[in-house]
Amino acid sequence: MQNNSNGIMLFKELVEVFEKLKKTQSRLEKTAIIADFIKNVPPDEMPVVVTFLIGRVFPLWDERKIGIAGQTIIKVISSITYNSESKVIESYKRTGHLGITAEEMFQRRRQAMFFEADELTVMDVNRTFAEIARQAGAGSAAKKQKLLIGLLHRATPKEAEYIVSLAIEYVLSGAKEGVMEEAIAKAFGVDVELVRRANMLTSDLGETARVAMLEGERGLKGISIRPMRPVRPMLAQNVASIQEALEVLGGRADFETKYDGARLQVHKLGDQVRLYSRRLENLTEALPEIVRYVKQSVKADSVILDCECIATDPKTGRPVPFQNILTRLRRIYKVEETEKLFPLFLRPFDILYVNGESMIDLPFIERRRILEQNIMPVDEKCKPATALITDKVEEAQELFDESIKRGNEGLMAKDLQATYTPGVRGRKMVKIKEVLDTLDLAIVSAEWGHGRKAGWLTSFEVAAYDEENDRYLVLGKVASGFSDEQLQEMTERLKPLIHAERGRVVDVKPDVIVEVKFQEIQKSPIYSSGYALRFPRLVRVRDDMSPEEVNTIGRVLNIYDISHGKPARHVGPQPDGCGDNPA
DNA sequence: GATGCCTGCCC
DNA sequence: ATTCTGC
DNA sequence: GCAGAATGGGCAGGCATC
Repeated sequence: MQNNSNGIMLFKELVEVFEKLKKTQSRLEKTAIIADFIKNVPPDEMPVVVTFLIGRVFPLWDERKIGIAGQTIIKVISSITYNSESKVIESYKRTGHLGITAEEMFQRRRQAMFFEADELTVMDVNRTFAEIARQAGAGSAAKKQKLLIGLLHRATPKEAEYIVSLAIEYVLSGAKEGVMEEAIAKAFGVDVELVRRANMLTSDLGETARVAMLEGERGLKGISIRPMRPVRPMLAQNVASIQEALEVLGGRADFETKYDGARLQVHKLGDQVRLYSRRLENLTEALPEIVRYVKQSVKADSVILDCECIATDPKTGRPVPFQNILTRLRRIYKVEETEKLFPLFLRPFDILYVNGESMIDLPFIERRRILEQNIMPVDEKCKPATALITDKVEEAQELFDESIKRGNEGLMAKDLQATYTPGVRGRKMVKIKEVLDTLDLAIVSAEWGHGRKAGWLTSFEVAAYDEENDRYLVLGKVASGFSDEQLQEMTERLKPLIHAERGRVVDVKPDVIVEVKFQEIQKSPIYSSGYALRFPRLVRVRDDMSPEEVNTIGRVLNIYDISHGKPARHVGPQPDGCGDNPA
């Protein structure tokens, strides 16, 4: 885009499309609406229009961040509409959507002057977002707000709604990448699979649309995987058992340890190495030892590897808590010091590219062979993940048990014939995780929901009972696992129990008990118990239990101790089936 | 210089 | 991450 | 079966504020 051009697409045209999309739930209709619209977008503006239409500010690979989210938006709406922040929060609590709150409050503000000649274009909005992203250093927070306010001053209420929604990437038009891929195919008469493939490889639907428009299928076919350009990793679906994994994968599969680490995509080109996270963040600078290992163990001139980055306690040989790995990932200061505390290892498990050739269309079993040919193990520090190919439940089960015994999460299982499908969470690669523990806990506070769930209490703080001090100690929040119906019931049930309000949060009398399952108990820096549940979700509402029957904090500590290989500190009655499940 | 809020991103 | 919902 | 949406704990960094 030329720097002096405002473009010809008006922002209000985009707003109209969003409004049409919201009116229908049908994917086919959404596809048709978008296809119709993007046919007439000038090629120069296509990347921005398409990026905005899927509710993003910048393409996925783009390292820029807008640095504005809910809290800032509340301030901005307050300042521009002359409402107090608490008024804005009040509206937000009701609408569950800051875009809609902006629209409402713009409606009510004294009518500002709109000049026909000064209508906002899509490129105006894009330029301001880019300018906001550029701000850094002292005073930048205020400057970001000022830029956004400047833009909103030129907006109609409806435009304000979508400027805000876009800024916080909360558009809710039901059209994300899946719909957009189909729309691009429809608009420009190209094969949808080619569009998907181009999007997988570039993570840039805007650019994909431009190519589809200008060069058609030939252009799309010309897009290829290449080192130093990150590709979205293939994702795994959950299955409940080894048996199910084998069924899904055709009776015979590759099983590998599932590590509790971070996904890492390793690119090597000549003597250059670059590391990307699952969301395509560049982590190279944070992980210098991984760069060294890659240089030592990969002889090929150019490769792209799919890996897990893990950490093991040198004394016990067991995996360190994920929290410790997290301290490494995006670190830019004290990198060396932290490396000494938590040195990382690399477990490559797939190969996408080697010496000028794409591997992604080869079957997994071929790629695995090529992977092993290309990795010279550096003792425990860098070696391919162990793999077992079997059609026997018992063999895989044995590997699973061993994985758990060693403190890992379970197993991954892979379809031997599957190609590498970037960005897809399909049933070609599945994960089998450990059977979980559960606790019966009291709800002590709740929070109002957003979007589709506005007007319901949708997130619930849960607590265990501290007998010694006759109080409840919080273990975190639970929101997953509730059906819409359960949420509505829960809202009605909790309303009469509310005894205090703090913004979007209400405190309630501990009277409702829920059974919650989780993967792990971890130390918490914020919750009053000092512990928190990892991946909490509802199993059932315990209508059969009274508040005195919730699990005690002693029980929680016991589960923590046992799962961390320590003797339990607390004795006392331990009902069957809980807390005796070593993780 | 310490602290705390906010944002974005690991799982 | 997990889970639910509707196409 | 899949995409989309709504939600979890916890970390570092950036900035504002004290």
